[in-house]
Amino acid sequence: MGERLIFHVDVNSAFLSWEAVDRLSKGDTLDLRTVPSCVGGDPDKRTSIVSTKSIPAKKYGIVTGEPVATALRKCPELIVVKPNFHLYQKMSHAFKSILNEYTPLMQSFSIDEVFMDMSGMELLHPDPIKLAHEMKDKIRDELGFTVNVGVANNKLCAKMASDFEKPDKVHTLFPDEIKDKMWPLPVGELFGCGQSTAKKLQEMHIKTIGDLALADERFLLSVFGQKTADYLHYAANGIDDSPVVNEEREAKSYSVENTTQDDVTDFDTVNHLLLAEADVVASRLRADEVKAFTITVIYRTSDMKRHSHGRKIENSTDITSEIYDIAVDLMKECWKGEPLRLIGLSASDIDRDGFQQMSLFGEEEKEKQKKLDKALDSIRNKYGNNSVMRAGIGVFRND
DNA sequence: CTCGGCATCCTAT
DNA sequence: CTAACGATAGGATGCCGAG
Repeated sequence: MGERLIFHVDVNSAFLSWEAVDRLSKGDTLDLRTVPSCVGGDPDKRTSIVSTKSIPAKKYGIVTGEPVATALRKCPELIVVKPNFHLYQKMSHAFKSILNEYTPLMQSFSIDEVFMDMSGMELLHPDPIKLAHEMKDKIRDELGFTVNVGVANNKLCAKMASDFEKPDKVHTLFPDEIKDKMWPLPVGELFGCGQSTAKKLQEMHIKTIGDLALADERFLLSVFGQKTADYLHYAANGIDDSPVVNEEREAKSYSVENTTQDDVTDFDTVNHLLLAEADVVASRLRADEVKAFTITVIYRTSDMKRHSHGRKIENSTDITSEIYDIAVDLMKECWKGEPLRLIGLSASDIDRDGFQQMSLFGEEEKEKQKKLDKALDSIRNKYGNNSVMRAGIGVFRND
């Protein structure tokens, strides 16, 4: 196979742009993108953080992930907008639909990012850069928000390129440009090189992506595992063979976690939360017609440390009460009563055969459903009707 | 020694 | 004064005990 042509399309300040477009379309005269603003949680809650910020907000030193309260200290006029995931889904679908007109081989990388395999389109589109401009302009003109497009021979380089100067830009990162455009960047800007890896590399006097590209692989192996060392070496050299795949992968786990308004120290509150969470996880499993073999509880103590404790069970389950019972058990086994700020529940080791088997036994299935309903009812009765409700805490819960 | 299970770490949006 | 701070998911890694 010859050389590929890959695009990475990234919406500029996605959530904020989408809020801005939505408000303008409703007759608002203020464009949020032109003033210090961000999408974030309720500033009065301790858990609220900045999700996406406008470019003017960035100029005040406001960064993604910081508490809204500190952002407001940096810029008291900051406009904080609550997230609206319905809107984002709609906008996401709209821009992906436009891109889909250009190629069937597309991979949704996140709500606002797409990889496109444009290989073999030389006859239809002889100039890839012109094509990239066309796509980005079409999105801007039809939908009202801007994107960056990265053009390269693989996904990694396309992704790195789309991250260059913003907004509303097309950048290329072809093999002969890697030295000039990518190697001078700090290692931490390499996709896949996060805070921890960057820090270790700094300590090894590997400061830029170029330093990393030229580093001895055995040196890397002395600090990182085989896969990480390998990845770092190839990525820094702009090498990536991973294909653009359009099937969305099946979930490998289903999890919920809730950060509480105040630290929790009693089992009663913990159990209520676990029940609400078991209900969320179980119904998501049922919605996808799968079951889970492993249930894990997660908690974060007030010192911000995360802990987890899980167990593999004999028969996979999608039943709220079963998951709840296991979760309570697990929590009893590991939690010594330290104040908790977060409690979560995860179902993994997904079983995709359970439902098929059940449909062979129609009667049994009905029987099971009845039991399930009964179990849920008994729990509801035990704790009152409000207990089987999602915990209403946190900023980014989907509806 | 290898493998499954588990806890934790790391990274991403 | 400092650190403070979400939800969700996938993969890597290291340890431990069983076979």
